[in-house]
Amino acid sequence: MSINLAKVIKIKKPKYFNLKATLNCGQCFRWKEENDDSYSGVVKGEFLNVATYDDIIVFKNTSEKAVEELWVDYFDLNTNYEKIAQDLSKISPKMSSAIKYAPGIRILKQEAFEALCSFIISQNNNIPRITKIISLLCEKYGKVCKNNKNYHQFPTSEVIANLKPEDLRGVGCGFRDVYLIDAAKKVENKEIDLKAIKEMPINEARLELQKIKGVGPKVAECVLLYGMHRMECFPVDVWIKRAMEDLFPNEKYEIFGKNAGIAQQYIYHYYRSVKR
DNA sequence: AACCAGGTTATAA
DNA sequence: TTATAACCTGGT
Repeated sequence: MSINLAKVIKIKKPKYFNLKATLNCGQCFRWKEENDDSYSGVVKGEFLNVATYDDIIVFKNTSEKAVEELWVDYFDLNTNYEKIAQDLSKISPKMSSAIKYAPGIRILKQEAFEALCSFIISQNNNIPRITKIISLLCEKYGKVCKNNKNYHQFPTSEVIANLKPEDLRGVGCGFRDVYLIDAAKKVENKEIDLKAIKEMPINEARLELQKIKGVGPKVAECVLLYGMHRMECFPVDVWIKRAMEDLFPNEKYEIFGKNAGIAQQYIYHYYRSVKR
């Protein structure tokens, strides 16, 4: 028998934060839902188990320092999503009702390289398989976490850059193997500078990411939004395309302004839950 | 057994 | 410049 002596850290939960919706909305693929409705995951080599209750967030198996310096930022807890939702509501009544379907979603601040690989894998693929591929990739090529040896970090670009397509056979990523290796190689040889792209004018950043094989407009947009927190980005997949044609005909995503990225999430969930 | 899945690439008009 | 097939793989 074991007693869980792990330190528990509690902070106040801000309004407009729904952990489950945030982690299941398709922006990330690596958080595991536990039996007690908590979630386990790894960011920047740090393991975390997290859960939310009425008005608190409970962090387990991590440190005070990590909560302050990593997790609050990762979950974007210092941003006022209530304000963002209000501003978006003013744009149109349809957006106002869309927000009601998933008001607690936040855009995570994921690691850029992980987001890049994840969304390369996501192309022409379904979520269960994307999840499985990424999980295998981490187990096979990622180091374990310092604070939990049962969980692996996402592999570094250095490790992936030195793989051969055959090495990725067992991971199940299919034709995307050469894309992953190309992405890692370009990061390693400085052809692609993810930190610089994060700060570039948006159209320049888009083109820069698309120099990587297997990165087109949709994947680039996802990397910018989910891996670089460029909130003005608006990934258009088949569902968003249909939703925009249906709900906002003759409009462009630019009407949603500097927070188009979160608007995209609201629209996606609204459309999929109402129109199935 | 064919078809599909939160796209992109290579080829051809 | 725009259009269309092919793409690994696992599930239905």
